[in-house]
Amino acid sequence: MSRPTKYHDLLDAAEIIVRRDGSSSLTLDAVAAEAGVSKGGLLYHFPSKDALIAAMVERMVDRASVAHENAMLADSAGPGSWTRAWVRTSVSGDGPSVNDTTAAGLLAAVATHPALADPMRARYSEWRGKAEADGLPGEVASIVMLAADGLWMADVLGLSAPTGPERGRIIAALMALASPTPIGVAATEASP
Amino acid sequence: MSRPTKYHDLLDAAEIIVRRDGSSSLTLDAVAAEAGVSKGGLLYHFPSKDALIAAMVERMVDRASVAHENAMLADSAGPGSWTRAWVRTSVSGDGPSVNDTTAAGLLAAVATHPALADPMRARYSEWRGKAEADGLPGEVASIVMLAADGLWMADVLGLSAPTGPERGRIIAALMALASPTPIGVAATEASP
DNA sequence: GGGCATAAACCGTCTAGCCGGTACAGTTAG
DNA sequence: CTAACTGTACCGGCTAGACGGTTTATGCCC
Repeated sequence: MSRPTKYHDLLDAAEIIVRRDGSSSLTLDAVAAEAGVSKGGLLYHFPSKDALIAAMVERMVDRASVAHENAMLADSAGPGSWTRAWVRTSVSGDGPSVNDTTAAGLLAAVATHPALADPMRARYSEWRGKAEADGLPGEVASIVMLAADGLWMADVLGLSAPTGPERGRIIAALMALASPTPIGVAATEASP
Repeated sequence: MSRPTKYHDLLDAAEIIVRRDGSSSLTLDAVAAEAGVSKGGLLYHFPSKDALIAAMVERMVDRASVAHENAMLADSAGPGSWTRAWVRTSVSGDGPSVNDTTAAGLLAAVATHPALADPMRARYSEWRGKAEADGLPGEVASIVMLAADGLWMADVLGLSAPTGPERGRIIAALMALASPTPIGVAATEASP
């Protein structure tokens, strides 16, 4: 897992390039230069460009898993806890942040050889199952998860996602929706 | 608007390539071949690759606008009508369809030169404003719109978006949420 | 602890091929 | 006559990847 090498520096560099210049600027030379490593050094760790992108996807998925697990530990258990942790890990309160850099792997994979994103697909499928089994009524969990994903996507694609107070209100509303006794969401002063 | 030429055939071909092979396979030769047009013919319409991608983005945005306007005509006016139309135009009932091919322009733009997606950014910003002013309480409109976007994104990126009955239930729940008197969504037996 | 083998980690250069774009002389259809 | 192409030939630059060489860290034997 933890390698004492330039391995992660190279992945960081690749993410930066994708975010800054677009995935078509993701060349081996560019990554090596950005990481301050020679091209040979890069190819030592990743024998091909596909291998580099596969590693980007892998690290992205692993990080998301770990972040989500941590978020669940920091929350009470019970219905909706999985979904609330999803909201907290996939979107930040203030706007684009770590998460969209993380998405660079996915973008690069979709751009070059779509099959490279398969690990992400598999994991996302699991996640969707977890959401549905989160103990929330009806399709609430799915909707909250999808809304968080929509926000994340807008960040990633650079679309004008809500920022500032409006963003905060949306996230709060999502968290409330994913709570056993939803409060703070208009038109839901629950009956009993 | 409607040109009696290979103009749209070329854009269609470009979309197909992006969807099937990823945006890094979007080369001038490939587009010309896919459209059954010579390279010279392609460059007759689009003097550069950037021009091609810009046209893809433009057509995508225009189509989305038209589709949304039509969807609004087919719905009753009043609060939530804009948001409901958004749901109906951005996601289809059965799974990936026309809409994700349409997104090819956006993916290609983000991959090559992110600024090419600016027209989409501008329009999306407008759309978000319309949603917020749709007369729905609190953040309901934003959440419904974002959830629809999340679904759309999952289709576009090939992530395992919900399909079949589950997808239908989610869409129905979104439509209900975006209706003045929400029904069918658990925990929302609204009070007067 | 000093010398040494070994391998991991990394460097710098080379090349074959592809890609965007140019140029231009023709051809077809209305 | 013109717009909308076809077809081919070409070029300069970029790109993935190969390859051989070099440094650095580690272990290990005596």
